[in-house]
Amino acid sequence: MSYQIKSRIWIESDEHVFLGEGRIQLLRAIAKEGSLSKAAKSLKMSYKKAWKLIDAINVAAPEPLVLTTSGGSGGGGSKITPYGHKMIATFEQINQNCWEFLDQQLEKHQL
Amino acid sequence: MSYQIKSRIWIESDEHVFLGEGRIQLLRAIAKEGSLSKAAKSLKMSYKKAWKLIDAINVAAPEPLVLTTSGGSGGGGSKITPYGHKMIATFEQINQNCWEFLDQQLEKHQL
DNA sequence: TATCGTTATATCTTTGAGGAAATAACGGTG
DNA sequence: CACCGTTATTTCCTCAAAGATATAACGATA
Repeated sequence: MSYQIKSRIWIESDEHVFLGEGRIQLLRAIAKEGSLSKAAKSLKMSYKKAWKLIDAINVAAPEPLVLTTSGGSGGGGSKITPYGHKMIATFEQINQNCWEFLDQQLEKHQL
Repeated sequence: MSYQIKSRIWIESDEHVFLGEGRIQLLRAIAKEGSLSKAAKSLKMSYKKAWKLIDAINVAAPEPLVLTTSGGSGGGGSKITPYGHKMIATFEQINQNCWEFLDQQLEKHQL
């Protein structure tokens, strides 16, 4: 018999959800693909859902994490800003630390 | 500009969700009310939902957290076992520790 | 100005989670 | 054995979230 402790963390700003695991995953896909539509496709997510997630981030963010351009030679695309990259890295770091902390807690309380 | 980190933790046993915040809240209400139906009412939750939560706990638990009796003088009722009380206390302790840990992380990473 | 692939947005449909309500089962008590 | 309040279970209904689809807007390029 053994238990596992799992967690989801997210960051809020001013009562609006700002970043969670799903959004981080999407941001990473955008960084990799260079476009929102391709990122959505790679995650098997509808474009609409992906766009709404990014829109929600933009509403809550004090400073843009994603820059989008439409039109132009390649049709446009999306890029992650330096601030965005920093937020991705920080979130993943804290998330990782949280998992390790909870594993320690599980041991300590010997369920 | 200030961020908040929030979290939800839960305990799984053998790939089944075992305990989360909602279930803990329900268990506490049962302890207080002595009946599943009253507990559900006090949480403004449907009896069906409450029953399903308890059922899911029973499926995942290695040992009962809730004892139910139907029929009898008062119609029956539900009681939390000592093991159940222990699990409630442990969960809340770990949850509290997790919040504090995340607050520290937020400060450390100065978002 | 026609083309292209992207972002942006509206509309319609589907689907699945949850509530409401009805019913059975239970078992102690008078 | 009738009554009571609870647990246990089924059926039906509703509604909001998610997907599918269609269309417009954008702007560099040739």
